[in-house]
Amino acid sequence: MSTPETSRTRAPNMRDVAHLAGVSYQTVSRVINNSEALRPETRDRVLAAMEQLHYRPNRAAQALKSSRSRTIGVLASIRDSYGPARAVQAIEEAALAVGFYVSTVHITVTDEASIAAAIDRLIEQDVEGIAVMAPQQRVFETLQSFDGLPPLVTLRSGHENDVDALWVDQLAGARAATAHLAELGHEYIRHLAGPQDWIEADARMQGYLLELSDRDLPTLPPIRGDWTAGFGYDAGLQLMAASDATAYFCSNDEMALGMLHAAHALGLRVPEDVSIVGFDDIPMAEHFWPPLTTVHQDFAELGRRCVQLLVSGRDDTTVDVQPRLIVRGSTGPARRS
Amino acid sequence: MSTPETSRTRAPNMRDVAHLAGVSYQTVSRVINNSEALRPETRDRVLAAMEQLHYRPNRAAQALKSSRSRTIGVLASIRDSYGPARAVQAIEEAALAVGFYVSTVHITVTDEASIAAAIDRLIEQDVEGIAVMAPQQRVFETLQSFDGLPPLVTLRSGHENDVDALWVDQLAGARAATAHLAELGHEYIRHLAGPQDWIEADARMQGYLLELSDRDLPTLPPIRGDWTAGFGYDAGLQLMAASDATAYFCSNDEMALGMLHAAHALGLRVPEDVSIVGFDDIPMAEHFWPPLTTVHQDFAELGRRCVQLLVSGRDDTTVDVQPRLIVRGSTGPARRS
DNA sequence: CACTGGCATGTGGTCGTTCACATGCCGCAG
DNA sequence: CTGCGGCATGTGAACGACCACATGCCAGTG
Repeated sequence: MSTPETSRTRAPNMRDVAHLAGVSYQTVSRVINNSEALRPETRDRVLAAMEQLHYRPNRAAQALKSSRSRTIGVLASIRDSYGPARAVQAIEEAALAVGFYVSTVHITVTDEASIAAAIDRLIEQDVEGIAVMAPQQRVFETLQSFDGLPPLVTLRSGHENDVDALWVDQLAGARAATAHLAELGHEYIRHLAGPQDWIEADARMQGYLLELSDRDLPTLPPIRGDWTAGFGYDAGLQLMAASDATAYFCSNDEMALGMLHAAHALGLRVPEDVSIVGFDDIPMAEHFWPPLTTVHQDFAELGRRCVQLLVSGRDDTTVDVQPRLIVRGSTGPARRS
Repeated sequence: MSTPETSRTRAPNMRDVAHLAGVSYQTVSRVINNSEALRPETRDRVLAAMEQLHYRPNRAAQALKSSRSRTIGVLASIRDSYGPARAVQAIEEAALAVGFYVSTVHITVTDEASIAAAIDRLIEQDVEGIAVMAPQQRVFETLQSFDGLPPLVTLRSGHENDVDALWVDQLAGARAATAHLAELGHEYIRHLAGPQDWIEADARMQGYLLELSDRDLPTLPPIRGDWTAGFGYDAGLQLMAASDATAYFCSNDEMALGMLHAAHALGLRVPEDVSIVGFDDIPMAEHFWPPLTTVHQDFAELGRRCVQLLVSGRDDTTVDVQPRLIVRGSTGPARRS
């Protein structure tokens, strides 16, 4: 053992492989990046050596030299329910297909400092793109104040053009839901909205308001919820006991579940006495009791598109993940009063 | 401009900072790693320079030199429902606190090749630890065949000692659930289990079987489900129409929801005609109709412990995330026959 | 038979950081 | 006034891969 480096902990590098294969490390590099100027015989010898040593290229070194991290960052909200979580999975899956890694950061609280810290965290990792799955207004405001940001994609519903946006037409979805209730003869339709700062919540609320005003139906002030079933339940208990509304459009399925619960607890029949619509179409919605009428969103497709947009630059059809209304048992004709 | 490198794209490095601060790059390094042998005045000058240039240490270079990636890998199942997704969030959150990044890989299909590919993907990134949130038997078998693996943590329910395991006593949880039904007077209790390969599914099934045999109650063959509400529904329709069971213990809340749906569809009253218990206590379970009796697991706590175990080595209290039974409206006394 | 060109392969420098060690400066004691 | 110890700071090499270029070899041509 004249060469001292027989330490058993060190991972093999290109030189080790080269040595074993009897070539120079540059040749090994060529094999890795399959450059064509290589005798097949040489390539095979190198491949064999790599195999034998369990060689793996060192990512840090590659990243350093090429200044490409091959990593996509995901900025998510901690409170995310099924939908966004599914989208994150899809992003990871799609990233795999194009050879990217995924690093996720969750925002716990939504003060500006935490948001900035989260973004910092992603930038530190030299991510080559960020998918923003935390569509709170404040996140976007905070993003503005960064320079040297990598490309961004986001699931948007607004019209802002500063970042690439995958537009899901939340507004249209909300209108469809509201229209459905109106066409069933409901006159007093109430909206349980999402939290203040959320872009989707606003879009859905706008859709509700627009549809009502187009139809000259009375507008009842929307309630600001927090996305949770618990809130839907509490709100439902109060609203249903007091109000004259016969239909409720909830900004997500969780809150709709809470309202269903409230209706049952109050002895109201759904949909005979009260109709309820949700938004998202989480897989469980079909099995609520009664099965929930809701607006379907294809989160997995969204995740896939996100990655596509990030790695291949702008795709021209920058729109078009259309939500669609799924009618199930939780809605029915208005009770004649 | 005698020095040619005024290209506006290059990110500033330690030398740029050093130059601006009038020190050597080593001093900058010391500031970054806050070594103590530094005159406060010098440190301030360096910090000011870093600030001015918007300097960020290059992670790839740090990782290369120190051979530490400061990254934790998460191996997750694509089909994961609420629970594990929540745990992944908690892992990320806890990792943040100790200065680690998180890279997530999802297993789409469970053939050995995909699993191996997923593990490879994590190893390529030089993760310093892997949290296995895909507790399928085959995942662990596949893991065996790797050498040079970083430390692993997993949410386990078995007794294997080859990897650090956070033990959630699924078996005890399942026994508690079954015991609860037995004590309500149910004699024929059926179990809707999780898929074949899942460790948790087995543990819960074992708990069910053990409890029944301890009580000398008749054992009906468990049904193997797939965790989905849809399966619970289909199974429920068949079982409830035909069988003489008066109580069902489902291996997760989604399947329990499906069974509730089936009961309603068949015109059975819950819990008067049939009792149903779930497992996991997802936040929505409280608002199912009727609210679901289930076994609570603290996924967030689990995620936190995972990280703790990974970064600080074995923690001695290697056990002790006890699930606990939450009794709600979906269970009641057995119907007198 | 020497020359050219193309192909296969090797050499040196570089990315941005950290580590081990070398150097310079200061004060204090002999 | 000299010398030594300790502290603050600087220098060189290395981590592992990639790029640009240099080199060697062989066949084909005048």
